[in-house]
Amino acid sequence: MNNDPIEDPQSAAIEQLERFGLSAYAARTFVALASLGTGTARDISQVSDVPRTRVYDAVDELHDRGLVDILQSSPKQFWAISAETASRTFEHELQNRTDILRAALSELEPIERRTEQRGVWTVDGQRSVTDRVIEFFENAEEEIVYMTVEDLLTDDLIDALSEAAARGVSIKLGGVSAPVQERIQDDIPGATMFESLWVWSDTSAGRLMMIDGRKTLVSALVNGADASPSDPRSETAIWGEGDRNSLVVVLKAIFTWRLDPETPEE
Amino acid sequence: MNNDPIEDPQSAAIEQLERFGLSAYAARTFVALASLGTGTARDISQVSDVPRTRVYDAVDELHDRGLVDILQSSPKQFWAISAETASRTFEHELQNRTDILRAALSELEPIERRTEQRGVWTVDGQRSVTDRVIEFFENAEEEIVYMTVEDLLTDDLIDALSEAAARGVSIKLGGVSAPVQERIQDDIPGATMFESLWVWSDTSAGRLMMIDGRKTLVSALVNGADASPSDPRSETAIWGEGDRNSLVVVLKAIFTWRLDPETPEE
DNA sequence: ACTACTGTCACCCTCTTAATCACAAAAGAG
DNA sequence: CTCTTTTGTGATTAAGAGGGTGACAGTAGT
Repeated sequence: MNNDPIEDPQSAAIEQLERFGLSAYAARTFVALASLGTGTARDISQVSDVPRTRVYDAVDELHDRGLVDILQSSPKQFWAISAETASRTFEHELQNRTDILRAALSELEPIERRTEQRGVWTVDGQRSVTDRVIEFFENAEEEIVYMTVEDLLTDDLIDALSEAAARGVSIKLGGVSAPVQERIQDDIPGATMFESLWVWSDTSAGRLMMIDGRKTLVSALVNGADASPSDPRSETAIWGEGDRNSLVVVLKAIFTWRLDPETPEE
Repeated sequence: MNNDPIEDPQSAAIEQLERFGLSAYAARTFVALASLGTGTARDISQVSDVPRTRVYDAVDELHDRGLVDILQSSPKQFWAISAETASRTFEHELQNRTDILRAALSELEPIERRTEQRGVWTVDGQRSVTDRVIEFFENAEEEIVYMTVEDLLTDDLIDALSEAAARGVSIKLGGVSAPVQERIQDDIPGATMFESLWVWSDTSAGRLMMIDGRKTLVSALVNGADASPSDPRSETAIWGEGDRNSLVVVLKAIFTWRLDPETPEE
């Protein structure tokens, strides 16, 4: 019932800290200290349920990470850095690490990614599908045909389309309503709009995409009767590449038939 | 000998992926796939040394995260998203999570952080000390006195000083050479420069800081004979707060004596 | 001097995950 | 069509990390 916004600051913070690599004790200790500002091992143990004797280890771990300062007295006292400073610390560290990852990965990327002919690839999850679509947009050279329900036309997709358009790629966009069309026309001046190929919004269809007439993607919202009604993750897509690819052949036929009525295929 | 730049793209990427929460198998599998572009379980097993039978689990994990697509055929084939898309995926996810953390932590931050009177807090590590100094700069209300060796006067510190100056805080900066002083004057118009209190650059001293006459920090570069000569992490600082705090009293005396010679303290 | 508390250490137990194996289904060769 | 090889799934074992508990010497405070 209660999703991510702020269910319980305690647990939310603890969960994130753990996923950032802190031990459970360290995470709970830091959260306790963040509420207390300053405290002894006993204080921390009481509000965090961390065994008192283990608060010392946890605090060491936090001190090594620069999240907690230690007052050498008896009893020792501990001091947590501010929420803002802590967040920034993680932000920087993680930014660093993604940069390292990016550099390392691009080093070993293959020269030419082979373009498959046969078969159909699968992608699950709305976020992943969107990522894939954006990746394909970025590699487009001549033409992008994209048909989508409006809910899935997020800003990052519009950005990617806009960039492609700036590169000289021709954009053909379908499935969007009149008011949204106007907004799009501002962002992507060269885009051509076309009507839905069929009754689009009633079905649980997601998107249709064709790039340069040789790479296609279809997705469906698999909100089966079992899935939670508003779960944004339940999207499944398939895609294929290559002139002979079966999925490409089928979609190409559909789009061509609809977009160029005077050029019937044989 | 060979630090972070790019020792070995393989291991660097694997390490980062693991720290981002992937299992060792998943990390190695993804790196292998990133080099191959496309491959079967056998291919992956050969270049990654992941047992073939466990490539399937690893690939499932990666598929759930949206990093790998699966071609349902026999043998199954696997496809890795591009280095750029992968990096962006992580970037977004981590940005999201730091935002959640920031929100959660500031929710439970105490109303007023008690200002300690007695005792001295310790901080280790150059990064942590810098973070602490910045945090203190941000809370400054009237005056910042800061003396540092130039190596430690990084851009983020200058930014923080500049913001404080814009708030109307008076800045007194010491220990920097003439050429650097000029540059600083541009960024922080209102700053006052003063000479080093003593032969500063010869010692292994790090920084001296005083905020509003009631919070002070001292650091030293503990490059003992044992530590590696250029290790940037070997800095240790202590700080204290409150009018009665011993560290504050001592530093206040020193700074006042030097900065206001005509007002001798008693 | 006595009591309570603090900080350190050692230990056990559980859970995760790497690693190996067994086996049925599928593909390919002859 | 049969035999052999490969593929994918599952169960099982082993090792390590980390959570949880308790013993104990040193210290503070009465």
